[in-house]
Amino acid sequence: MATIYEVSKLVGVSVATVSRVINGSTRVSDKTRQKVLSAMQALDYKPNPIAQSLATNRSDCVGVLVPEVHGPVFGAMLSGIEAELRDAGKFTIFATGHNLETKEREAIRFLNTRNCDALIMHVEALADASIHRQAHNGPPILIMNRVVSGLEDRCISLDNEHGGYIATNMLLEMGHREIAYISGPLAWGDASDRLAGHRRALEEHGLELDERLVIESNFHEVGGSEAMEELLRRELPFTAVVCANDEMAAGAMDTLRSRGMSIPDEVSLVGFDNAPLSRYLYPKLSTVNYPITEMGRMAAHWVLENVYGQSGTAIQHVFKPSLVMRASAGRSPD
Amino acid sequence: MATIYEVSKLVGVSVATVSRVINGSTRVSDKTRQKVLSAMQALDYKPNPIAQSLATNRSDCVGVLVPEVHGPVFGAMLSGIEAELRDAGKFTIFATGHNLETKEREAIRFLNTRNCDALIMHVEALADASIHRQAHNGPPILIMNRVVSGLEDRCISLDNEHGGYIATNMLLEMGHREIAYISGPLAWGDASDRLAGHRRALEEHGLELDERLVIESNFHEVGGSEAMEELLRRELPFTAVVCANDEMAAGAMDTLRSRGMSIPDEVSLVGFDNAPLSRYLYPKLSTVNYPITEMGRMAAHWVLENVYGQSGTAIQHVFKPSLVMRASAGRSPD
DNA sequence: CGGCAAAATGTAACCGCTTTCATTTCGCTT
DNA sequence: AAGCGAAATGAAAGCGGTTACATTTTGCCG
Repeated sequence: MATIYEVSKLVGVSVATVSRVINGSTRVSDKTRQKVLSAMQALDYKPNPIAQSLATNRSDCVGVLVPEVHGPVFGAMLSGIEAELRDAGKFTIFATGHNLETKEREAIRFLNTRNCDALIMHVEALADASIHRQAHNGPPILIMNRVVSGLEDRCISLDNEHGGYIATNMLLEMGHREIAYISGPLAWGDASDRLAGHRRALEEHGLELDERLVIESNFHEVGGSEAMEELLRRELPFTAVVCANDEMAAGAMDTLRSRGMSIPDEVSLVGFDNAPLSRYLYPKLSTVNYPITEMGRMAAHWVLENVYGQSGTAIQHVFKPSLVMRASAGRSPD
Repeated sequence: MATIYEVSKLVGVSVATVSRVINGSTRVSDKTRQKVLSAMQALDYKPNPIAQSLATNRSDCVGVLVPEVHGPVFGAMLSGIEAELRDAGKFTIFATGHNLETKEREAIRFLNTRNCDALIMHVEALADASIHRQAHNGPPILIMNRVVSGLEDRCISLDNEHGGYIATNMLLEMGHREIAYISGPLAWGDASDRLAGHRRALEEHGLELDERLVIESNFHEVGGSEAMEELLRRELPFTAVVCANDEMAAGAMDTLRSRGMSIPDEVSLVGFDNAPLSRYLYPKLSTVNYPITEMGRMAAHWVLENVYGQSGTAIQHVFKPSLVMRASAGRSPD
């Protein structure tokens, strides 16, 4: 690989001049610029990014920390981030945290050693305090899908309360009055916000949340299955169920079907996330769209603007979910 | 951030000595090693990986090129690669090629500029010749899910022929005799190999492949849907359909159901990939398992051994798919 | 205790680029 | 033609490590 020295020698100028034309910053006379450019071409010269990093103290790398790479949500998020950064010539380097505090901490340390210019992270286990610490020491960070107080301008999140609201509201407008709810772990903000939205929708329709129709589960398919079984065991009447994510809805659907109950004729079902699987279920799942790819793009935008100084569009910190109507929800049978 | 100089000053040794204890290579007396280590601790010193890269001409980065990040197959592959590399302290940096030649080429160039120590890539559009060229010029490369002749020891792939064989074979053993086949684009090796396996299974049972029962589609859901419609339009009898991937099977299932045909009572269905969606379909899809996560791990292993000189397990270049029996395939109604 | 090989450590060049500051060149003005 | 400020260019010191080679220490022997 040719170096900047060889280029400078070929042209007969100093490396400083070559560096100047590479970076296009300071003034170089047109004549020399042309000579340098053609020499670079002739030698097939490419600046060594490692050397540039060392000299400039920038790595052009953005670290991304996600719980998992596969799975619907984070894959889509990564996808949005990568697309945007790539267009800007920045590198995406990622690590997984598996929602375990030790792993998340370790992953951050790992990414830190790479001198990332910024970190985009979705962390669940890490406490706010740790995030604050990280925000003040390391490179700029951006937090996805979570609002850390005091760092609101560093967060990109979904209005989960609104999501829960529109899901239940839709069912109410379809005439349902007895609506069960299968929640995620209420210790997690997104789960409790979604439930809060559910409650608000009920209240706006003059109904009170019946705690016995709420089951706290774990966001997983089998959890949804078991929650639905528990719900049926309680023998309370309900004509619709809101699930706090699509996976649990899939499990719930399975249970209902194995009991021979028809969806949506006997029970309407609504999920949350609009994960790919929601389209494959039968009947296709009505759900709340989580614009995670866009949110990933937005995160990348933030980094490009705030770290690399590119000017761009305004940053949207809170995204509104929207309803996706499919076959699993219908009018109340009553 | 503390530098190696500060460490050396604190201990009162030269930077060379500090470097030696960092790299653990040459001999350093136990006493000084201890002193250096505790100084590093005291200063919270971490070697700057950029500087190390510049000096050693290694980046500790492995580039991964996939068509897409999201989606079942590549997410899982990335996941396997990352897990393995991460354990070894190597960084995974990825780019997407979208199965377009220009994009793939561009992505490789992009990753090359990062001085990756190795490239792991799944490319579909790039011709063998280009891959050969890349293999001889750039960093070591590993090719996933494809066999490039002359570079067999650089490929990790699935025995697609065997996969096609076991899928059809299973149906034959269940008594099916008229088996339709929805294929992927036959220009792609994996699609044609799967079909070849299908043909072999038929022949081993004394049956000949009826070309009219084979539809070439595109590996997408709607393609599967349309292929199934075309199949029904031909009005040839069949009691089972093999789909060359799960997505097309999902589409085919949709079409069958909308025609009121029962699965598996009237028509048995088998997919390929064992993608997550196969479990969410109703009825759950029988399919052929594609051990893509393991294959990703194996790719990472190869890199660790051949690029970073770690000794490890033997490299398996060709993986055997296996059958996953679920509800969508049953005995022939005849 | 002198001598010597092996072990430990130090010196300094180098990796390829950026950037400050000094120097040269250029185009004008007087 | 001298003088001058601005523009263009060059020299050299980093950035933070690694490593070949030189030098010093060490341990051990007779």
